[in-house]
Amino acid sequence: MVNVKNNTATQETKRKLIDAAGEVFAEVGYERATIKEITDRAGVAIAAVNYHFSDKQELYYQVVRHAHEACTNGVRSLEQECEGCTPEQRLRRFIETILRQSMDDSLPVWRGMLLSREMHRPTAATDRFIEETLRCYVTAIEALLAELFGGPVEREQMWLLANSVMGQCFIYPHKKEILARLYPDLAPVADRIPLIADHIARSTVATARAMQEASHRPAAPPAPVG
Amino acid sequence: MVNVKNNTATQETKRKLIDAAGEVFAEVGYERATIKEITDRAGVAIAAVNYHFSDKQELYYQVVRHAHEACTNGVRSLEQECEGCTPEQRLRRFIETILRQSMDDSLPVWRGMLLSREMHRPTAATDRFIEETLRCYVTAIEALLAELFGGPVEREQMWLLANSVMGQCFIYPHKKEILARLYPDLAPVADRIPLIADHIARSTVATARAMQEASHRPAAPPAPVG
Amino acid sequence: MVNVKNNTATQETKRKLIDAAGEVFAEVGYERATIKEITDRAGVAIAAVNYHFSDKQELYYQVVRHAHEACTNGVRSLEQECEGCTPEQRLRRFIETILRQSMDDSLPVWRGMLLSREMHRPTAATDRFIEETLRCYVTAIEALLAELFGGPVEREQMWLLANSVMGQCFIYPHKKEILARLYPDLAPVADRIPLIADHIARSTVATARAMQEASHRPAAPPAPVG
Amino acid sequence: MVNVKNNTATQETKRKLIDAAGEVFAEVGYERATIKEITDRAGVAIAAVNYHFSDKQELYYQVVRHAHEACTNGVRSLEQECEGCTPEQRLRRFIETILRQSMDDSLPVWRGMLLSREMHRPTAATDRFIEETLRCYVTAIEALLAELFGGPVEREQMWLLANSVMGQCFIYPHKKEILARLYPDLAPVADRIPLIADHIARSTVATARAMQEASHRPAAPPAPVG
DNA sequence: AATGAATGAGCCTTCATTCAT
DNA sequence: GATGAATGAAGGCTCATTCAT
Repeated sequence: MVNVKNNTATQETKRKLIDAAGEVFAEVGYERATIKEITDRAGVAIAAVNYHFSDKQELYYQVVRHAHEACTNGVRSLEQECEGCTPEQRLRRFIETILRQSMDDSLPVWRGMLLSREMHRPTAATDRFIEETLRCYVTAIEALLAELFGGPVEREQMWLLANSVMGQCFIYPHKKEILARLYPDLAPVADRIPLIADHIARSTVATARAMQEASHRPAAPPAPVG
Repeated sequence: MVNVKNNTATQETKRKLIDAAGEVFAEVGYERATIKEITDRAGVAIAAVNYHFSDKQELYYQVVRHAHEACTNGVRSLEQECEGCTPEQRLRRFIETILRQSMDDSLPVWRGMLLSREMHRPTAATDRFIEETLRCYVTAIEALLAELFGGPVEREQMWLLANSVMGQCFIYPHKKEILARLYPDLAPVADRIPLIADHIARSTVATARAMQEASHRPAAPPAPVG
Repeated sequence: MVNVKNNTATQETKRKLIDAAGEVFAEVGYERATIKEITDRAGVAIAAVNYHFSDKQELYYQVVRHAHEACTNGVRSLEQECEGCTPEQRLRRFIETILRQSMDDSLPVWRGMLLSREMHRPTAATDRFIEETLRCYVTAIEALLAELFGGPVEREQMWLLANSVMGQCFIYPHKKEILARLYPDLAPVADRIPLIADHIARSTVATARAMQEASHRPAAPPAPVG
Repeated sequence: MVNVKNNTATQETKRKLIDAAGEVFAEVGYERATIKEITDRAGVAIAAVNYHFSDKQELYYQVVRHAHEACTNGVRSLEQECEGCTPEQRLRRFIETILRQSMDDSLPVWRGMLLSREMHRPTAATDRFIEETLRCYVTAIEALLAELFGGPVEREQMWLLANSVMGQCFIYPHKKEILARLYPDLAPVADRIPLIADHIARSTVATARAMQEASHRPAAPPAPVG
């Protein structure tokens, strides 16, 4: 029982540290975050970080790991929810999920911010998680696009389409502050998530369809735009 | 002549410092960058930073300022070049310019990387520049879209389209390393800039046209995708 | 007991630092004093200053505070000792105490030196303490002079007398080295403290008496000396 | 003529430097004074200090030298002025001169402040000047006291009296700020120089007379005060 | 298990001084 | 004669980490 109790206490302290660290890392980044600030917010001693985690790096690793798992879990549970829907509907739902995961204030605020930081420039210790997170997204997108096409898609076209989807999605959370400055009358973005998801989904479907048609008429490729 | 020479020498040292600082800041970010590393690369004494600029912050400010000016100048000169082209051509050229400015290896490598960092999370000292840089892009994009539409565009639709263009463009430079990991067979991206520009331009034009049509047939709005 | 022990250890280190800092500050002044010299003398790590005090300024503040308290405590305990004595005796004892506090080698040497520095030009952070220290002296002197007069004294006369007492006292500690150079045969001054106290007390009493008489014969003021 | 002109220019620059340095040294002390601040106030290049004087120390030396000479010259010219006066009158004039030299605002402000700093703790480079300055004062005082006594004075008594005079004088300039705090209603002191000089002179004469009488009646020494 | 005390490495900055012109 | 550019030495401070308890 002592072990159980201690374990519980330990887990509690670790959780408090991860939450506090998540906030601080998200707010000021890895370098500017100080262990003192984190332990102060968590209400524990400064030596607790080195005690429960081995060092600052490892704490950061665990924090990113938590955010990563929350995101991939979100995508997997979405796949189950949408089993009966059309490909177009599933694409739209998926896009909306990405947007919500990184901007919805009902989720822990720091999660999206932190992954935003990390996606932009992953740390050596965390790039695997980040890669996995994005790969989780990409795999889902590719599956959806394959369904849209109704058959195999050429790799380069898949690449272009997937990048376009992710690019259009991530600009909203990852350049949040700048967008708010450029279009102050259209902030906050979180309120327009359905509108955005609709736009991206439509555009993607239309572009995919156009690609499909073009590839079926190889004899007469459309003239380049520029 | 003495003044001229001295000025030249001063400018020379300042330039060496800005170049070296640009590299280092781009590589490891503001916090991890040390003045010693910068002055070592520039081949000057460590106190030179304090002499020519007042402190690390101001050096950083000047570095971002330089990158900012190079980018906005690039956009402006592009506008002159494309005076006789169709809107579609100009859009494609513009997209290609954004992509080249941030990925082309013939330009100072650090410029794109640094602005990438900054756009993601602008520093207090630099947010004005970053905002201006992006506003320069946005203004150009909006003008092109207005031409495409052949008339005024509703603000929210303009916002969605402009964000889509920027999102699709910036994902390539700003998530460069992650994309290389997700699609190792399609790296390096720099070699595919024309292809990407073509894709984004087509997609944008098609989406814009679709919007235009939809707004002309308000009686029968297309059913939502999802 | 753990807390008690830790507290003791902390207090011990702080005390060592304050003692070492007192010496160094007294010897070379605030600016020339280096934290390294202080921590070396105290036998602790250089970062200990920042840990126990926040910075060099705060350490200095605490050092001055200690010296201040020792001095004011000395004056207060003296007042209790001399309860039954005549005003003349008490004035003499008081003067001797001032002299001893700043020159007696049996007290921590740096205390007098440090206050000497501070009295000459108080730091922004310490002028309150210095003012209090001197005010403690002045209040005691004024009380003694009022007793000597046997009634209220005109403020300007009180001012002249108190300044004269303090001036005659402080010249010995505050211009110690120069006096040693001017009168090498009469050094060290510490051995002559009783003689000096006797001289200053006599002179003060005589001057006070003369003032008193003069004010009782306002009709025939004594001709100015010069 | 070129040499003459150059010499004149050189002297002019040196003078500007000494004046500016005097101000700065007086305001913030040797350590906190920076060469840049001095050369900025003097309106010359930063390298001028090392060019005209060899280093900061030497500049300081010259500044103190100037102040020293001004003071000793003042005492010497006073001696000539007062040739026909009584010893009492000359003592009073002398005291007034000391007070004016260190507090009168019509003189270069920094002179008194700087010597005040130096007297309190002479620098290795300047203690000779300071000693000379004070010795100049002491010699004059001793001569005046000898006249007052009308014959030779025992060395220890001379020491006590001279110290008392100097102590009473120097407390006003050297503890100026603190006195202003302790007696805010009696500031500024400069306006009360005649009153102070009168008080010190009277007190000194009276004390000297008392000493004289005591030494003439060795059979019945006065009982100690305390 | 958990903590407060203490540390060492490293960074930014200041400043007197030098050197080429 | 005089200067602006440039430097090297040194200091204060921060911070992650360790250790005794």
